[in-house]
Amino acid sequence: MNAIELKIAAGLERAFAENGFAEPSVEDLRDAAGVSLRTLYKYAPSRDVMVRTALEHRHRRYIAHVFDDLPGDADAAVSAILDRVAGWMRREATHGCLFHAAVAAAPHDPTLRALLQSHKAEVARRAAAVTGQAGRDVDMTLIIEGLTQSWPLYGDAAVVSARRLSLALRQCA
Amino acid sequence: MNAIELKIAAGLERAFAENGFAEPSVEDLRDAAGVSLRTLYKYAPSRDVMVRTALEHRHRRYIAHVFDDLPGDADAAVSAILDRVAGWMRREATHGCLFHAAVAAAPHDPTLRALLQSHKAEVARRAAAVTGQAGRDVDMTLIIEGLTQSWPLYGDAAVVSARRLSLALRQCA
DNA sequence: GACGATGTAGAACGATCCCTCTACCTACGC
DNA sequence: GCGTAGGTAGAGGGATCGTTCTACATCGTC
Repeated sequence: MNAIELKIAAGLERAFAENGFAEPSVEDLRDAAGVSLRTLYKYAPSRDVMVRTALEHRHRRYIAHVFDDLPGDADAAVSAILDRVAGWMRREATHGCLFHAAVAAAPHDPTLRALLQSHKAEVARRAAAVTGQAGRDVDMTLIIEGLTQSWPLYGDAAVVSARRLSLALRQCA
Repeated sequence: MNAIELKIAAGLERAFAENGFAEPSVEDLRDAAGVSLRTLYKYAPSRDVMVRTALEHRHRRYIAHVFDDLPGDADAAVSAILDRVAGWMRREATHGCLFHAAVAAAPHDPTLRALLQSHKAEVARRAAAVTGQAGRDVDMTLIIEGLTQSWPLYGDAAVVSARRLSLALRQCA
């Protein structure tokens, strides 16, 4: 992926994150990408591809933001993950999870569903690897999803709650 | 609300739940509502109003489905709530929460945000009243939200996880 | 200094969208 | 028997959409 592809992907991601998947026209996306319409269509030959391009870029950035360079201790790592998810919401995803938004906008698109599925699966896999509790990856996923969805409404109180939940789970289950 | 208003609201809700908020045209919505275009516009004078009509109807049905006639015992009530949320997902919301989908489709619409907020607030208020734990309404909300978001991917394993989380919370916090 | 590759700017097309409007039908109270 | 309220069916306008295409600028390379 060269410089212009990266610039397009980042611009598309930002446009969809800010305005949702229904509203932005291709001309809006062109402005956000900072290239001409011809170049935009060269790298993303249809609006559907633009959506996928944005989501793939989003996935890479999210994974890196949440899981790179975690502390070795399991408890500290879980705590750090929750903090980083909250930080991500605060700075990047004030409108909620971009993958769920994309699928919600086009519920019958199998490609988008597959993208959502593989994104969430990788988050779950990495989170389970950190906690070290095999077979309990759903628990951690549920907490992360709950935090992601609750944060826009409750802010940092949702982080406190997520931390309390993960603590109770490790102590009692 | 007379019979025809109810018919329109139910049809709109079904159309948006099945196809998302971006895809269905007003003609699709007319077909789903089972009335003429003129009558549809009489009761919902714009497409935005059709969205709000659907969400208000959804809210009433969801609240009734999850919270009506709960058992008196707190533990049994929490368990029943989680079962009913899962049942709702299974039968009605296989594409996820309709309110989040609506806001995701139009992130800058303040009316939709207010509808989402008041819907989630009433769910949280009623759930907190059932658990009897004042000041802990965020915990129960986070579990319900996590279950709602995880169900489309994990199915009943998400219910098991939500139940384990609520149990751990009551025993250890 | 010509040239091909790769970019920009934006006009144009056909389709579709939301919404309005006309024309007609049916049920019912007086 | 007739007027009125409230319904259906569907054509049409004006705007916007996604996509394609033409015309021109820029830059590194031979």
